[in-house]
Amino acid sequence: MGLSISFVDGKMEVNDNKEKNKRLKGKSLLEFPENYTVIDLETTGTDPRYDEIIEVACLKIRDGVEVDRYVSFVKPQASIPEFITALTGITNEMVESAPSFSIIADSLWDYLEGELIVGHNVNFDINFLYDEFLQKDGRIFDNDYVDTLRLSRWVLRELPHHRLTDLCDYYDIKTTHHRACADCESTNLVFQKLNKDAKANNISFKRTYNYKRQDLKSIKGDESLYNSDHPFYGKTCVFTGKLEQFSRKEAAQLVCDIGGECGNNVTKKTNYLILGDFDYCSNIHGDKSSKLKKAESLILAGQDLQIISEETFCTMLEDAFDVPEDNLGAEEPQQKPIKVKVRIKKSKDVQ
DNA sequence: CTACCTCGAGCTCA
DNA sequence: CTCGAGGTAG
Repeated sequence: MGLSISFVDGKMEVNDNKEKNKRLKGKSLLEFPENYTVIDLETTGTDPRYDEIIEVACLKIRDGVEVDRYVSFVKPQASIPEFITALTGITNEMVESAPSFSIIADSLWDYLEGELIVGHNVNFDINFLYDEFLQKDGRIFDNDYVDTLRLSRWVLRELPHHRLTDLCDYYDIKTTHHRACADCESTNLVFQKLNKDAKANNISFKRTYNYKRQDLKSIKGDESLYNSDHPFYGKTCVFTGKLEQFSRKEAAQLVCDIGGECGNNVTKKTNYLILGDFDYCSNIHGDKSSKLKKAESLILAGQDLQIISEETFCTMLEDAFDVPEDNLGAEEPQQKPIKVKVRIKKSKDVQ
């Protein structure tokens, strides 16, 4: 049980199993299949390591319609906590004569074998099943799956919450919550509604990573605030690392309001490189970001370029938007809403 | 420009 | 678990 050897892209990888306790699950897919099985579990809690399954439900769907279902209570080893009974309505008496998981394991495995799994926050259910099947007889439950929680965050981006109850409200689905079978049915309805909405709105699930990065270069300043005496005026600033005092976009806006410009990368045009934190980024080989290294070489080549800390940057901004003397000591000078000292909460510019 | 990595924030499951 | 931000390479 010491080592496992695998081949990835033709390269051999040797892993000790120390941190290799990861579940070898199937893939999480962003698509709307015609054939699938919806699953939902009720359990005695949220932690697969300590909690147990008390009810399981599966709906088998072919060409969009239910053709079969599998529903059963499961008898846990420990008794059901009171708050779970309050939440689900499932009592110890109800599971008293039910089969334990090991009794239903084989038939449930057969029922799910080869099925594409659909569920809401389905990783939760899959993790429980994964651990149970593994413990019972070492089988790896690695079916691919579709998570309606994940889907809904793409399709209904504007919704503040994406809990199953929220989606049922949104789609006007009347149901009982927190029972395995009812939750399967509502999850299936939600899934089909999401499918319709995704098609109607032409939602694309293309993996987008972060291709569309913020373009600081296109930010325009407020010309009435321009300050032609300021060192940033007419100069180009570039940021690297994570800023403490503001987001990059906010900082860039301030630079542009002075009459400067911002760039996304260090180039021949760059005059200032503002250094944030990038310690946390283990992508960086050595201790300098590529922007910093490039800036240093440009300086050696004689370019008019200064590397400044965020602190220096803040001080220079304060000089630009200098506060009138009589406002010193006052704490609500809201005429100039420039807060370089105050930590600005990472604002979601989402709606 | 395309592709992949990593961290932290935020959320959902019973 | 997933995503977005910011970093990497080529």
